Amino acid sequence: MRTSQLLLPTLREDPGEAETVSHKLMLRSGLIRKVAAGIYTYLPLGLRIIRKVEAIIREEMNRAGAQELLMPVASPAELWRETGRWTYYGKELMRFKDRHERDFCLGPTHEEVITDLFRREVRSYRQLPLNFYQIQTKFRDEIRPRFGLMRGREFIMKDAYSFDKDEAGARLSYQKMYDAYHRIFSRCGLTFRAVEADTGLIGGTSSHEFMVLADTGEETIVYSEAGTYAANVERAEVLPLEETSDEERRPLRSVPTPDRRTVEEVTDFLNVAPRRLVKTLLYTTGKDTVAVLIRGDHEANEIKIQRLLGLTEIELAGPAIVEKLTGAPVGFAGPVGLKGVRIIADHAVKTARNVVVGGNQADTHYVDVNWDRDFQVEQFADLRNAMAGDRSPRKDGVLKATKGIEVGHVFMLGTKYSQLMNASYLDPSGKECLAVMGCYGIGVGRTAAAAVEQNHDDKGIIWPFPIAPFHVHLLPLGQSATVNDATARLYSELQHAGMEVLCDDRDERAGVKFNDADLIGAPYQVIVGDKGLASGHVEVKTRKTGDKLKLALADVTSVLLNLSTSSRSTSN
RNA sequence: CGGGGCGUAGCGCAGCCCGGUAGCGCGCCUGCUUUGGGAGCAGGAUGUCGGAGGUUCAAAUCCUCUCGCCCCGACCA
Repeated sequence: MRTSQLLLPTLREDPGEAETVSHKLMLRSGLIRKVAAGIYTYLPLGLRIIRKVEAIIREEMNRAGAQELLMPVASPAELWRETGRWTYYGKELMRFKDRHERDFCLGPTHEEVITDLFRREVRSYRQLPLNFYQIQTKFRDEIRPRFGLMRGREFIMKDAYSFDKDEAGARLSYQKMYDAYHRIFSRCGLTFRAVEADTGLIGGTSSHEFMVLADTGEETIVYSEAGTYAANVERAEVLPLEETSDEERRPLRSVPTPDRRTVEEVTDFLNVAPRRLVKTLLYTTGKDTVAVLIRGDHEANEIKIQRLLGLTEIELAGPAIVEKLTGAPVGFAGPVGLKGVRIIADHAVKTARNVVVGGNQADTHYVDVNWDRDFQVEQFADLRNAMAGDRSPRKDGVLKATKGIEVGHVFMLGTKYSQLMNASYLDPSGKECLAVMGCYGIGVGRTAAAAVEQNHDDKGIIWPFPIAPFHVHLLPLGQSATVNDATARLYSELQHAGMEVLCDDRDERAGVKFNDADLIGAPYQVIVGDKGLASGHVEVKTRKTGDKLKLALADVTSVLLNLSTSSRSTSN
């Protein structure tokens, strides 16, 4: 491809709308352009990258025995009403009506559609197991789209759905996908980690997220140093503290804390560590209110709280409820003397002695509060997010924390959807049985964005070879006949050798071409100039290292083939 | 949805507080010079100042409404 024939609008300056590295670089290098919030056009170069990622996914999915199909973007409300997700999915589900006033939505995921296909077309255990996948545009009306392709509203996703006879079969299907995902992300040149995860809106029994490790990640994961345990913080189990305090229980006192509401304000004011405070969070369950006690330096985990209460939705109580129950404005709730609510607490509250809590009165806190003496708790449980320094649930040391970008997610669904939609098959004895399902997603654009987050420098992107839009960026400097001849020769020779070559045939100065090439990030640059040709050589630059080789024209192709075979399969 | 901020030339921004009829850098067009890391000189084009309404002799600037976008918190590939 020649640059003169390609729409490749590179930007010299950072666009004002972009915050993260990948978002800035993908805009600057002319890969994407925004059409509306969270909705992007893939420009020619960006599409090439998307197609590369898709090709790797296809190969590995096919290799794992999955078959590709393509489901529609729009689906009728009836299917979603069958599983209850027409209401449960909430505002994120983009709904519309057709001309006959029938309800439709844009598919945010396709469990309903595939399960409907399965129940219509599959009858016998002989046909199982099955695994269907598609690579298709999804739409989720995200509350807050951000970071370019990282969290769009419209995005390309590979989603796969497996159907098995039984749990054992489903576990095998799950394992195949788990392994395939490892191969896919390795081949994309990413440093990643599979972690235990929560199942969220999709539902099901267990799941793993594939996290690309990057500081800009939106997720926090914890892992044991020994490497046997890794999980999303919202999922990670927190063991009860083993320590007991032998601190003497001091008498309860009430102290004035004028206008100090947050943990930080109160502990600063009283000059105590946040771990010496217990915060009282009031959650409404729809029917009643529950007080949740969490140590000041810990984060409440609403998923764990919901699970304990057996609910699917809880919400922090508003000021009106808080005032009614505690008799104080938000910021002064406490368990001492609190009436009319159930009180549950995180394990860590049990061992904390002489703590600070809200006074249920404006501008007042209690200090030297002790559980069992000053207040009662209905149940202690694991109700907080894990954090660095916690004991590993596998008892192999202490957890560390890092940020990650979720690029893939595999779920064991069990019979949730097959039951709701009656997706069954006949077993050898003629008995009707529910199919056991799994589902498996990969964000294609997000994977590309994650690759940029992990592979860049201050000049631009450094594409891993397997997903690079072009392998070689050919940079002729000047317009002399010798340069043109050498360029033409290399261009055709490299292409014949199977390399994807972008030739910068623009009438631009050397500096402009160098900078654009570094920005765009092809793994190799070949610089053809009169200066080098005069002594019979051109330069081959490796983008990642900046190393330059002076090579005779005739050697360029073989050397590049050599260099690239080492980077083709391995990461980077 | 709550909190904060921004919409002025293709892009990045200034001007707004304190109304007086729009500017800077980059890019773009022409010419000459230059030509191995975002060239120099000379000349040139480009704006419904996001939209609607209002106040005023006069509005990018003040007021009201509206649309869009970005950032911080609750969702997910």
